[in-house]
Amino acid sequence: MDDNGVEHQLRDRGLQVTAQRLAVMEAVSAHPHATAEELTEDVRSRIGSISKQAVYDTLGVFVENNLIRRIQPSGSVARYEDRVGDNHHHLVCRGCGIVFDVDCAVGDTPCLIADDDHGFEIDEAEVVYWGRCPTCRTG
Amino acid sequence: MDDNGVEHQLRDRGLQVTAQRLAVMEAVSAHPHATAEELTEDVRSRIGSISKQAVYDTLGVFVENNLIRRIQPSGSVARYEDRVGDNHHHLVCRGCGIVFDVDCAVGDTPCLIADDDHGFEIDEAEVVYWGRCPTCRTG
DNA sequence: AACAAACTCTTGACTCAGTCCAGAATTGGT
DNA sequence: ACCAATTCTGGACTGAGTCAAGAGTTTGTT
Repeated sequence: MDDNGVEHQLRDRGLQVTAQRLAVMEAVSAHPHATAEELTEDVRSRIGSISKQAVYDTLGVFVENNLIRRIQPSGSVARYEDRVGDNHHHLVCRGCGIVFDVDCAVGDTPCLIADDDHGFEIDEAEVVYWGRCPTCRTG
Repeated sequence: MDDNGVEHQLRDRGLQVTAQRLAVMEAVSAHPHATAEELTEDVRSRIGSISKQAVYDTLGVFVENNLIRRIQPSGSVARYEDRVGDNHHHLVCRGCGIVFDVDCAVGDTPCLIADDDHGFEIDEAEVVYWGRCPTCRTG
């Protein structure tokens, strides 16, 4: 996803294009599953400085506009990724917390319909696989 | 799950039986998906007083010993439930955050094997259905 | 029943992700 | 270039959850 693409995506949605926003998007693309703090570090290395607040605001705007996705496995802080619109899930290590993307084995939209929907209008089924990564298994 | 059952379960695992622990377990049974704070309130109404710390410790011990389960949907604080050992999942409202239990439509262990396990030893596939509850849809 | 060892609970300070606010700066349409 | 709308900064604040050390309970043994 190059900068021109991002710029276009922002304008399409009526959002202003700023150096901070471009840098945040670059950071998310460069570090899938990074935390807000890690992204702040990365953005600072790109454009010198940015406030914590601007990063949170920007991430919030991007999530609202479906440009990025926010995930938050139990016991972890929020993480962000730029893969949106596809049906992928996450594999989380109980030891070190590292996150991998996985595609579900049983097709495009696994389990999208629950047995009893309680009258809900369901729009997403999020799957998290829990386990131990090779490193933590041997450690 | 009566108190004798709980007492037995604790002793079986080499855990001491205390009024606080029994009360915490009762509270979790009485309020599935409650937060630590809500549980603290409930426990206080049962045994008069308990420290925040004792509640967190107790919940932690119970989770470690598989007596209760801790869930934490994105954007929510941790919640606890006493349904363990079965294969049920959760339906969360994006509006008010209310949580319902659901059984998965496609069988006992949906999607338990990911396409690419990255060498992980996977022990659980957690599914969260996101949507809007009837109240929040009309509101 | 009494003892000692092990475990559990209380209190209070602390951490850290995330939010709130108000004023300053930047952006984009005219 | 100008101005209204939007965005960014800096700092104070919130609230869930953790840490630590001493006091209090529980339990197995006598």
